[in-house]
Amino acid sequence: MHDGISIGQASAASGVKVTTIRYYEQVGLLAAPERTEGNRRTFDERDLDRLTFIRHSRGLGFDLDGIRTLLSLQDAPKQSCAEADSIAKARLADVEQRITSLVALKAELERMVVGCSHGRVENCRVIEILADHGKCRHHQHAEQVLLPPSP
Amino acid sequence: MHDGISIGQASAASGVKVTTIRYYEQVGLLAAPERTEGNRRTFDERDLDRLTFIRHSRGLGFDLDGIRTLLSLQDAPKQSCAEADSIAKARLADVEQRITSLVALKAELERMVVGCSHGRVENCRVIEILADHGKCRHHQHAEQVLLPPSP
DNA sequence: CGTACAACCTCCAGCCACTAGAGGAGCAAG
DNA sequence: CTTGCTCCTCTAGTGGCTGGAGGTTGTACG
Repeated sequence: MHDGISIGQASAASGVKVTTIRYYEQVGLLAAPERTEGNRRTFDERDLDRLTFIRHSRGLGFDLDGIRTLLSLQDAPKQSCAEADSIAKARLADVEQRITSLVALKAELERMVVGCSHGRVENCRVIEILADHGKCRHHQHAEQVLLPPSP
Repeated sequence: MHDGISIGQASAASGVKVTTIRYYEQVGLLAAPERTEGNRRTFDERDLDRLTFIRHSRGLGFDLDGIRTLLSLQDAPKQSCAEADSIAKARLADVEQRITSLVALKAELERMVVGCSHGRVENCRVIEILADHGKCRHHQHAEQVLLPPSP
């Protein structure tokens, strides 16, 4: 029993910041933990596992909605894992798409930086390419490489 | 003179959405354009050039602050382009960092997805790996691959 | 026992770069 | 004159936190 640890200890153990833990509770990603007499949260092993799960998932770029689903799946071990599979696959496709975009971006940025002769702005390759999209090799990046909100 | 085009036309020509153009004006990225009698904005060629510059820069992932600086440099052609150069270089470094992270993520996600035998959650590789960070090959991704806000 | 100080609590505002919606005015074509 | 489009302003919401104000609780030391 009473293996209750404080939010600070939970934070140190899981690597999730104190404020972020409270935020996760607020948005229902984490069940509201028990409290001490003095109104402090006390976490147990299960909470720590959840926090680690969340942190790892966030590290892999899943959004909180996806993680919510993943967590609920974890709690239902007899269910088919098709949904978990498809969430992960969607994430993988997203990551691949993003890599492709970023590699094109990298090429373009390198062209800009390498071409810059470090003189005055009027001859600057960086400004010049930005100003004139026609001088840009990778037209696709302007189309919809405005990559979605990250990671 | 009066080559004034409407915000809708400016949007179509530059590829920047109408609401976004108004937003750029609001945050001072674009000077407030003239208005017609009926209070409609009228844009000219210079505005269009700026919009294109901004769109291209955003496409390359520069943030609005960086773009503000880049734009002000463009207006001062006699100045040294060192600052433009360093903004672009910083962006390049960022993109390279991001690619590295994403490639590690991709590997991890592939391992999860490929390992999944499409059965029940209790044997699901996806859930299993998320739950136990020790089973993860690429430990670094949990460290700080929570990539910054993105392009 | 008092007191300093850390760690905790709640609530609210702010970040970025937009995006969406309400509610209304202007304008051209039929 | 009416329909329907574009435009206007203003406000609030998005995601995933982060930071601060202002207050309470717990602990270590003298």
